[in-house]
Amino acid sequence: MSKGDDTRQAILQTGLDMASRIGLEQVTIGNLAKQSGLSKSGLYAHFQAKEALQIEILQLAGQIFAASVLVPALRSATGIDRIRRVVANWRAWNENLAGGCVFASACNEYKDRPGRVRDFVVAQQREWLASLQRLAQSAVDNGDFRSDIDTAQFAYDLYASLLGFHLFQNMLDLPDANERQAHALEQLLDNYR
Amino acid sequence: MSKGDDTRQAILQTGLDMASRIGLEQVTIGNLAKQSGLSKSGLYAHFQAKEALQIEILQLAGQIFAASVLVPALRSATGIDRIRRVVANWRAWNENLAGGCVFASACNEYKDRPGRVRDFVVAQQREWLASLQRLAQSAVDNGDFRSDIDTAQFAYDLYASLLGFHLFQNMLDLPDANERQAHALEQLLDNYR
DNA sequence: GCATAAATAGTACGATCGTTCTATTATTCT
DNA sequence: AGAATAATAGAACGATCGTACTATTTATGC
Repeated sequence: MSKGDDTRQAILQTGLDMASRIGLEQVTIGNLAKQSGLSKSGLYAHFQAKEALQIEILQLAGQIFAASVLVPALRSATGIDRIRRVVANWRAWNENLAGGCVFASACNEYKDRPGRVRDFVVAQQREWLASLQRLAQSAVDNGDFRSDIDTAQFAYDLYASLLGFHLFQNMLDLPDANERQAHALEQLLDNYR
Repeated sequence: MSKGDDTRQAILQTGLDMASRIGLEQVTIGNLAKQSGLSKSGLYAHFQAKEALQIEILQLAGQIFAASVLVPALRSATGIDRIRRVVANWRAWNENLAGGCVFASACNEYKDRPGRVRDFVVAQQREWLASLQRLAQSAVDNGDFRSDIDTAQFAYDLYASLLGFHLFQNMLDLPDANERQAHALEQLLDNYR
């Protein structure tokens, strides 16, 4: 009951690493098995289909993301400061994964590929947008933001800013990605104050 | 000298369509041949490698993008109005391609896949960022923007906003993507005035 | 209209894909 | 320790990948 679960978890962790680098769809059973030191069939037995493997990788990513980005910020700060912490953790999440945010990649990969994986990605992203809206609302309640702001617009603005960071950092290797995003964030916060 | 070129161009156009929907890496020789009504080898003879095909698809996309997004705006307006037109054309470009911006997909696909294709994508994106900076400088020269603005920051902000649009529109199917981006744009323009 | 050249089809290659099946090891429980 | 069970390996499947080679068809230039 123990050994198998350990292996399974190790597979998912390795798979997440690969997915962040080469994309979820490119995490092939053979590749992942070799990387995990297992045979194809040995690995495959843990999941009954590639789809299940992909979704479990995304679930693991979601757990790590929530635990490392959102939860610490919710515990340690409120209002605008909480938002700043979320963003700092968000950027760190992006830099800790070898190949950048796995969700950003997954969004592009499954844009037009219907199925359970796409549905899962969309649901995750919608949830995250809702979390961003709650952050804005919390800043309103805290008195940091004006009370007449559009929290959905805030979620859009903030998410977009991080997508820009992802592009600058992971694709274009621009050394000023952090500064650019920091500037954008402060301007954004000012706009809602 | 004529028939072959026509076929070649038709292949590239079909390939661009497919790339926008399923990603450039998923435009397979077999798929593209079937979609184009050719045999695998018949299609393959036009290019000597898949890499060449991919780059030519990106080149075609770049030509269409420049001709439909940038050039008309440069001809018909100046300053802030020119920027507004670029953005409108940019959004239209995204909506006219069946599966959304092919460059956004390519960026995520080739993030960590070294080679000629990646180099080409990076160069294209750098060029586009430079164009955005020139737009900002032109708005400064026009008196629409303050003279002390950071044009590179403007390029970041504007590009990020469009990435948000791409996410909302093509992945999440959110009906307010256009409004969100329009709001973000006006706020962005205000910030630089 | 015919020779020449260009364009396309056909076939085959080794590799890898996801998946299934049956064997063979390791681990766990009593 | 031995029986029961879980975990892994091995081999094979049809399909498809990119690529190479040789035929055959189609268009072009005189």
